[in-house]
Amino acid sequence: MARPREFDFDTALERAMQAFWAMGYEGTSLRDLLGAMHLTRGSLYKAFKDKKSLFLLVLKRYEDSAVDGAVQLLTDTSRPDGWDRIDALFASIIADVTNGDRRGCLLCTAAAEPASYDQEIANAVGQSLQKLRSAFHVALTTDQGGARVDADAVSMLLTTQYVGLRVLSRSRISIGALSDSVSALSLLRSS
Amino acid sequence: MARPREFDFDTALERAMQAFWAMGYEGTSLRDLLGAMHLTRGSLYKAFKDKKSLFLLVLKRYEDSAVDGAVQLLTDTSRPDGWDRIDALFASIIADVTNGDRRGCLLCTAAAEPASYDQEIANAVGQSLQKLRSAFHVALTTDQGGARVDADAVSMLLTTQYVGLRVLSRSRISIGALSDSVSALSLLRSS
DNA sequence: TGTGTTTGGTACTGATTGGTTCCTAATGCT
DNA sequence: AGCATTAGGAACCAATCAGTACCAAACACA
Repeated sequence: MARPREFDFDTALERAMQAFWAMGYEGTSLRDLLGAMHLTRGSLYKAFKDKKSLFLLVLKRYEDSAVDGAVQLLTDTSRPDGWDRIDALFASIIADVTNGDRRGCLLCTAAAEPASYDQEIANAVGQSLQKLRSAFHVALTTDQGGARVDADAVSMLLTTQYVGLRVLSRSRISIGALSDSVSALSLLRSS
Repeated sequence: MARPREFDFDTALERAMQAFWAMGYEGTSLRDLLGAMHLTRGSLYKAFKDKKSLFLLVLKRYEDSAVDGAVQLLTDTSRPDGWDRIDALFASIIADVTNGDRRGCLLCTAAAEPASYDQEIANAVGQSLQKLRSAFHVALTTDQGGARVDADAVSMLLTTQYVGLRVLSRSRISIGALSDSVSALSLLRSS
C-alpha cells in the first residue's frame, strides 16, 4: 500500500546505540547519527520521530541486550554459587577494558549527563538500574551459602560499584586500578 | 600601567565552577558561562583564553576545594578511627542529596563525558581521583585497628563507590537506595 | 495502468555553538 | 598632558545544532 522501507529498522537502531554508547546523548549530533545509521534526515525523522525518541528506543534496546545479558548471568542458578556469577560479571567489565573497549555503560553515562534531567530518560535509566540491582539481589539470595539478610544493602553496593567502574572505564584510569577495585569485592563474600 | 580588571578573577572562576558542576563541560555553553560569571565575551576570552582552558582552571579549583576537603577529612588523624572518617565522607554525600544537591561531583561527571577523551582534561581528572584514592589509603592504614594489607584494593573500591554514588546522585535515584549502598560499606570494616 | 501512500533525499529553517575583531574606556607611567 | 597597555563590550564570524518542507521515487492495490 506504500513504498517499503529500504533500511532495516533494527540494524539502524543498533548503529544508533553504538553511536550514543560512545559519545553519550548530548555528545552525539544528528550528523553523527545519520553517518552511523547510514540514513538521511528524512528517513530518520520519519522512522524515529526525533532525537530524544530515538534515544529512548536505544535505551530500551540497551536494556534488552546489555542489561538483560548481565541479569541472565547474575540469575543463572545453574551456577549454584551466586558470588561466582557476580565475580563473572565484574570480570567481564575488566575484560572489556582490557580488550580496548572503554565505552563504559550507556546507562551510566546517561545518568551523569544533563540528559538525566529529562524525566522520561531518567525513568528509563532508573528502571534499568533497578533491574540490575534486582539481579544482584537474586545472586546474593540464591547463593549456595544461603540467603543473607543484608542482600538489600549489598545489592545496591554492587550496583554502585558497577556504575563507578563503568564510568571510570571511560577515563584513562589504569586497568590495574579497576582490577584492584573488583578484587576488593571478595571481602564481601564471607560475611 | 594599564586598565585594571573590573571583576574578581577568583569569584568569576568560582561561578564558572558552579555552572560546569551543574551541567558538565559540554553541557555548559559560553552563554551559560557568561551569564553565570557576569562577564562579557571580551573579558572572558582575555582572562581565560578559551572554554577548555577555563575548564582546566575550574578542575584545578575543584581539586583545591572539594577534593582537598575530602582528603583532609579522610586524613585527619586527630580522629583515630580511619573508618569513622570514611563513614563521615560517605555520609556527607548522602547529606548533599538530602539537602537537594544532586549535582554529584564535577570530576565524576567529567569522567563520563566525551570531554574525557581530551588528554589534558583526562589527566586532571585522573590526578584528582588518584588524590582521593590515596586519601582513602591513608584512612585505611592509619586506622586504630592497625594497617591492613589489602589497603590498595579497598582504597580503590572506595574510590569506585565514591564515583558511583556521585553519578547516581545526578539521576533520580532514591535517597534510600544511596543509603543502602553506603551502609553496606560497613561490611568492609572488620576484615 | 492509474491512484494513494509512504520512503529517501535535498534544501532549507532559525537558533545556537565557540571564537574573533575592533573600537572605546580606563588606568599607570613619564 | 600624553602615551602605552590592557579591560570591556558589541558586532560579527563560520560552523553546527535539531528539526521541517517539499518533491520525486517506489511500492500495493484497484
